[in-house]
Amino acid sequence: MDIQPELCKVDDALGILVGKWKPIILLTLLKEGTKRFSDLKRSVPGITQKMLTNQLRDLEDEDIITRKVYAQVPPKVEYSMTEYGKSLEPILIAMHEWGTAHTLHKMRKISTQSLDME
Amino acid sequence: MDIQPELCKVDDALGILVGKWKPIILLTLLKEGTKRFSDLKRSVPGITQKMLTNQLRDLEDEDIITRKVYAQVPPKVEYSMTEYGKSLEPILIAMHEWGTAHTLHKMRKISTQSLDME
DNA sequence: CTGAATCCCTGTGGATACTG
DNA sequence: CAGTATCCACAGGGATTCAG
Repeated sequence: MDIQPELCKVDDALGILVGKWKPIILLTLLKEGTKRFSDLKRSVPGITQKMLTNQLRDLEDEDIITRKVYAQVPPKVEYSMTEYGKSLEPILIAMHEWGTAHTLHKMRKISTQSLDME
Repeated sequence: MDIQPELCKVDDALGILVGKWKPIILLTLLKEGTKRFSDLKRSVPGITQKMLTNQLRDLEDEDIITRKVYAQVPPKVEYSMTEYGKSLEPILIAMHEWGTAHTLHKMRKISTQSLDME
């Protein structure tokens, strides 16, 4: 692997994943498949309509997810991962596992500091 | 893997990696090993002293890198990955490779759009 | 050489209200 | 139901200057 600072491709991948709600949205779609807007909103506690729309648009623009609109009343819009988007799954899982381990790491660090103070 | 929105560990991993210069700093240290401040600055074109210091502090606080100060004049400070920090390498490489592929993906998309317009 | 301190600008995210 | 449209607050990042 070549590491040329000028063309760090890690940033491109990060650009897709970064966003306060993107990881959980992606994990939800990966795990539960196609979901409509309101279901997605329920699956992501605390998110506002505006933010859900924003994050979905970003992901759609990058071809990570697809948006299917049903011409009916009331409106129905479904979101799902693209085949291309699914290629992110290994990275998301790796980060989820690393993050889980990191939480334990921090807890050990804190308890060690407590001992140092005694 | 369980996906509980309330405790999305992907965000913990992202929190470490996110920062305009962190990926390239980490890749540099992983590839070239221990480096001193001024060398690191040269390895990351365009970064300011303030930002380099900031990003290094962040990574140090998370135990990803270590900082070794030599008591001498002029000052000499060396940075290197911790063993723990090295556990991030697979993720960084995966993101680098995904990012490289994504760049090609976007180029294909653009050329397709050009055809559509003709 | 390494780094702290300051000021400033921008983007991201959030609260809220409105609409087909 | 599935969005838009505003307005606003805050943190990240950058230019510059000072210091041990």
